[in-house]
Amino acid sequence: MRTQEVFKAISDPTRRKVLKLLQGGSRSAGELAEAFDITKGSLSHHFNVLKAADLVRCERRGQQIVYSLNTTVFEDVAAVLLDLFKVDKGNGGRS
Amino acid sequence: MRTQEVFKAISDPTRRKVLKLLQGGSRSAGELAEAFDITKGSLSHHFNVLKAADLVRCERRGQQIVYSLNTTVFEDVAAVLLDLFKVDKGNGGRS
DNA sequence: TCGATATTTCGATAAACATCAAAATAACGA
DNA sequence: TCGTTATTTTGATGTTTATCGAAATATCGA
Repeated sequence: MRTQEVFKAISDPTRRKVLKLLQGGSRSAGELAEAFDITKGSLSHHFNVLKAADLVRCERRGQQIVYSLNTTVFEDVAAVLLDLFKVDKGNGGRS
Repeated sequence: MRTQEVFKAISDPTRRKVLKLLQGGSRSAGELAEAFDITKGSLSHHFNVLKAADLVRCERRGQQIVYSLNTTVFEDVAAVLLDLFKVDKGNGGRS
């Protein structure tokens, strides 16, 4: 997994909102854009970030491009977090 | 929870490494610094980011400042992620 | 093929960020 | 109080990021 890309992607509120919207099912770029006050160009940039993190997939449907959630990354993110917060017992821990 | 701060903090490899080191127990700023090739000033900046995200706590012990993991944020992060990836069924989902 | 629609890419700009070196702060021990 | 050690803060610099408007690309329907 692209750990850095994934967390950076998730850290942005706009992109989290995109993910939330996609929870309700696939949406075209235009449909998604209605929910935001930024230009479609800016939003397209966010789509690219989400794609680079493999958090969303996209497919062309006629004139539109339809985005959908890629839920398979979830397990990977969860694993990283678990590893990041589990407290190690029994080795060189000092305090 | 400071969602944005937390994910931004976690997205940086240096800061993830700090968290990993703190899994083994509390460490002073100097001890932590040994594990990195950047200046202590830069590292101090990273500590500030981690503190702002409430991912670590620090306490002065004599001349040293000792950092430790704040594991309580873990639940909050997990909740956000769960919410972000759970697929909603039964409403206006189209595709 | 042409015009309309949907989306992305490009070029520019301003804000945020990581980094360094150096100065400032804090605590200790003689 | 002075010098030393530990750490943070400051000021400067280069890089990345979010954003816009405009141009480019792709598809459709007539």
